[in-house]
Amino acid sequence: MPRKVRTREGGRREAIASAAARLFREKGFSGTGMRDLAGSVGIEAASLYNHIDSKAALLRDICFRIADACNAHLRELEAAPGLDSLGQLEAIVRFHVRLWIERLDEVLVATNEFRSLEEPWLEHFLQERRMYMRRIEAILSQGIQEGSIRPLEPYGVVLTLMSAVRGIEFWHRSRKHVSAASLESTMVELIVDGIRNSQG
Amino acid sequence: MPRKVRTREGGRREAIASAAARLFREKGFSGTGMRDLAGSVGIEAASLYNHIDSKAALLRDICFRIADACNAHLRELEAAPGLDSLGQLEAIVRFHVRLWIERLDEVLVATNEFRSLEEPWLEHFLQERRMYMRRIEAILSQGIQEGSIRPLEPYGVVLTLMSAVRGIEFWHRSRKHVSAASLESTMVELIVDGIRNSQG
DNA sequence: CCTACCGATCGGTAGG
DNA sequence: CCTACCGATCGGTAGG
Repeated sequence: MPRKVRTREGGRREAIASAAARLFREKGFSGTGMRDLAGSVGIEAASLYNHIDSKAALLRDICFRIADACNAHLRELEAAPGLDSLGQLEAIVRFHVRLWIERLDEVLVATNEFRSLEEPWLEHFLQERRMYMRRIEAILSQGIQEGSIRPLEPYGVVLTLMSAVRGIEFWHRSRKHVSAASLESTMVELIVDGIRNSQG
Repeated sequence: MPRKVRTREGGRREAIASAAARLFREKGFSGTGMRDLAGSVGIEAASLYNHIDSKAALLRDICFRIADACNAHLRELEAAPGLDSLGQLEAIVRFHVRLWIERLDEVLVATNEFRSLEEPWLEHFLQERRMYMRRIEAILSQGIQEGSIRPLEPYGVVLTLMSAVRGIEFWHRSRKHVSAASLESTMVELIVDGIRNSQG
């Protein structure tokens, strides 16, 4: 029942959340005022609090929505049959490329502004990120053991994999020359061929 | 003459600049208060202004010191004889890796907080960065033409090259497992082998 | 959803 | 290098 009644309010809440993601990305969390945010959805600052709990809650929602999306994708992948380590890593890189292309605002806030999270949320977020990186490192180590992946130091490779896609931030401003599909295939080829063992 | 007399003051100024880099990195430019900064060098906020012009000037100095270092390195490289395109790109990647390892605070501030620069400095900074990327893209294009570099879309490759090293940010917190030398060689091998044309 | 307003904190200045 | 202080802005609340 409540679904129909609150349709309008739900729309407003989403508008606030997505304006917050854009502003937090552009000006940072502490550089964004509630009056900026209110203005960008056409109401007064005080009126925001009919839809949201606090500025901190907006940041929390963005960070954990992204963390959840990454974890869900990795869980699916680990359960999927018929993919070897290299195939799994390619899928992870491709997922990240698409996340950065399609949801830049949220991803950048989760990447750059998470430090403004309050405890215990900050610790929780950092722990999830550590675990995520360890799971990818484990896939790498297995691929190295099996011989499908070059015998490089796995931690350094994970760091490189996960940060390489951050260049997409620049692409968003100057999307003149290159299509999303071209960018995706360039990055995936470059990274995946970098880790593939061509000796094998 | 003034060199000797102002030795102490010069030391204080440097202490403020380096504390500012660390705080701007940790808490962001707008998240850092002048009272935080003053406290971290052991004086009152008002006393800072005997040594610096403004908060904005501290940010400006950090951003352009890093931009200047990158431009100077690239200028040397372009003038150096006997390096082919692939060798030049390896040198660029290695330079970036070392910059991120040795001067993390400043590099991260220049990378993440430059948006808080005021005009005309912001525009100036963005222009320098655009030009820097174009010069690297030109080296890549030439390498592709010569056959030493894989025929990938050059703009996407530049984005990937320049962002891949950002993983070093994580390494700084957990420098337990891996040495700086190992990290450097992992990243350089991964990236350089990713762009090398193994067909040739 | 608004007006009116809270105490806290901001970057920076005056004056010594 | 300090105390004292400026006007502006911060996130958020009261009350309707």
